[in-house]
Amino acid sequence: MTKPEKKTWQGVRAEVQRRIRTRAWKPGDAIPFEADLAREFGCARATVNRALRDLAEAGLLERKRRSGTRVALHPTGRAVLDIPLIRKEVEAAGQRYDYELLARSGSPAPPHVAKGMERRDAPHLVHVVALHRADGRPHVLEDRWIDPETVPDAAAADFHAKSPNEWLLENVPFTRSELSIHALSVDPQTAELLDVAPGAAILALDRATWLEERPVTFVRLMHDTGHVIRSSITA
Amino acid sequence: MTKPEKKTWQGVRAEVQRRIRTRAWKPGDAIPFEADLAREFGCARATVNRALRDLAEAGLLERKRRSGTRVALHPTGRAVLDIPLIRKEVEAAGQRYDYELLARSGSPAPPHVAKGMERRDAPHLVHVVALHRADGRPHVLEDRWIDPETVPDAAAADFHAKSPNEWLLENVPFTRSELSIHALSVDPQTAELLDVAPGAAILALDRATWLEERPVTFVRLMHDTGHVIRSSITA
DNA sequence: CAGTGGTCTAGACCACAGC
DNA sequence: CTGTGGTCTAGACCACTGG
Repeated sequence: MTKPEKKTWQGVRAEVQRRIRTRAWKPGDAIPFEADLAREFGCARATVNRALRDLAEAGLLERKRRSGTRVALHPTGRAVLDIPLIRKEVEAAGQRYDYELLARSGSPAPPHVAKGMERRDAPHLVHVVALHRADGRPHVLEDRWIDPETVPDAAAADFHAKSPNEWLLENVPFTRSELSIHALSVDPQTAELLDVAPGAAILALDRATWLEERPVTFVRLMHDTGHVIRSSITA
Repeated sequence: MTKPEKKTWQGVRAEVQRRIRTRAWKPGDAIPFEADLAREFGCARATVNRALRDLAEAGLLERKRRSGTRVALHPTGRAVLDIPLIRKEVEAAGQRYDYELLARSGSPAPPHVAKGMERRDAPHLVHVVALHRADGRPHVLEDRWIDPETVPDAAAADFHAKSPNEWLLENVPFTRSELSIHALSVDPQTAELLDVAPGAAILALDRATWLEERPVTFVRLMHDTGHVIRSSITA
């Protein structure tokens, strides 16, 4: 190989990336061992390790003990989505944020909620519906269900002042969370709340969270038509 | 603090996470310096560094030179989406994969393509339309545009044997890629190809990629109704 | 059971942001 | 200028896995 590098782990990563990009190392190929690369680059093995680990996390390399490191056959792209507070998201876009509590009650979990929380029964949950606005226009309809057994404080929380979105994030820790993204045709009732045409296609984000094995909350965020989730892909 | 840990970086991370979760260290608080934690845990500073760096990447901590490390105010969740080959995705679901090239031509980029590729003109591109099936049923409609100036081989590529999705991934490296996810009401023509009701809500993924500053390709993947993108959130 | 990546250590120097 | 995180080194041991 023709091009050594600076002895920083970013330098090593850049050089390895270059060799993959220029096909000096082809998909499926085994690349030299850490120790050999360290010698070639004139740096410590730990430095090479750091660089290769980073590329493996990005999906460009596949590493196995004993058998060594290979260039990934299909560089499976990985997109990282930031899931900010809705308020922050709106403010970051330079728009005026506005929030309104629409309903609050208690009721048994409907099927899609029970399923999202991985429960086969239909537990009694706190149900909160809230609307987030951007520059006065409906932006996100938050349909949230909270398990009062895991979050007893939810009954007393003042969701007029702070959205459940924000209140939960600040007051209830969680250990696991599942996200699913899908497209929905809005039903007439939701359409009116969001001020969109009935039957329009909207983006819905379902998110369920747990604290250890105890369910915390399930929320469906229904976005205004035309909403787009953006991300750059690390590769 | 009451609970030291194993001297592995995962052990340190677990303990720090526990202190955050139990609110021993509250959001916004500064936590002890690396050197102090290393002494407390009886391990090397590098080990503490590894653990704290990991938590910072996950968004739980905010680190600054000189001023130290703080617990993040709003643990902004981060979802990692894997973007696999469509073929792999179908096969992973245990379904039979099937692929058909529907059309291939050359034409000027329509507005949404030019915009996605960050161009103000309407360059002449290779246009390929292909259908991916799962168990015989339409799964994804691939509407792809390739810049022949960046990818001269595209003209000669055999898209009957391999989908452009797969061919590009194996033959053309890229350095940057942007993803956007949105919901669409399918137009009648697309509805017929996907075998869904006209006007149904579907999930569309737009992806543009570049090699250095040169545009490579833009693709819109239109999914079958009911398709869901899933991910677990690291926090 | 041997080889390769995964990790820990103790020490050192550097870069950058507050003071 | 000083202190804190960021990184590098050289060496060591461990864990997993493929032959």
